[in-house]
Amino acid sequence: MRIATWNINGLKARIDYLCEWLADRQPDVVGLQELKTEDSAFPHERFNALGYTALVHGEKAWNGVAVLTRSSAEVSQRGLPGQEDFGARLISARVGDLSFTTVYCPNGKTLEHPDYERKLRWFDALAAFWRETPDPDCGRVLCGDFNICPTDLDDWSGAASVGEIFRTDAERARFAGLIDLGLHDLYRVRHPDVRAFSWWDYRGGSFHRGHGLRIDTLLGCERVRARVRDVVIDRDFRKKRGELTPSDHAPVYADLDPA
DNA sequence: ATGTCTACTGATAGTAGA
Repeated sequence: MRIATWNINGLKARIDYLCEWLADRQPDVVGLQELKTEDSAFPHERFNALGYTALVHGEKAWNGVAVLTRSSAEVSQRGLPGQEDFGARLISARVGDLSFTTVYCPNGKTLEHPDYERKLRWFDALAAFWRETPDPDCGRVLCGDFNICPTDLDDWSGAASVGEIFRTDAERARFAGLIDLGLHDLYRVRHPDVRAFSWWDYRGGSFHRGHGLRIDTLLGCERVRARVRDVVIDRDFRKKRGELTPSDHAPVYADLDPA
């Protein structure tokens, strides 16, 4: 079973690129972030044609998340409780033998911006939601764009940027708090020492310079961790494909053994 | 470093957000 997460930076602009990736990588379950699309404009038929059903929590212009699945699935949550005013950033679904949640965590903008404090509160609400959701008695996945660099190893500039947005102690404590809830960073399970990135700024040739951050993550509970066969940051799909422009994020996927 | 991309607007270039 192949599960994946990808911030696509605009569904309308990325639909052709996304469909090429689906056809090529054949994931079973995908969490998508930054749809920037109203639900009424969601191109369900494009996904249906490839064998996927989409569960959607979108909004106009900003944010928006979805779960694509090739098996039957049912939404269990749309929106992070108490944080609805901060945008459509969470959707949970029961998909086969998994409880699958994908999130588009707030960016925070700058340390001085009001959104930075709101970001920290949003993570507190996420931890509370995770803690308080009844045990689904199956594997649990929490994946998405966390907009936090968990450690210096996840930042091209290493320790030089500690204290900047995405690398503050307060943000890293929020990410560590999710790990403390029994979640494992699946990429680090397989690749504990690799300096690899999932996001590169469009500006300044960051991708070709290797100036990236690892901010997109698949987290899994112990049951999921035990099934991990491989985890890949799909860097080839951060590249331009003919006339198709990539997202600024690469997809991340994991292959799980059967339960 | 601030070079790009997306989506919005009583749009058709400029702005905001990332």
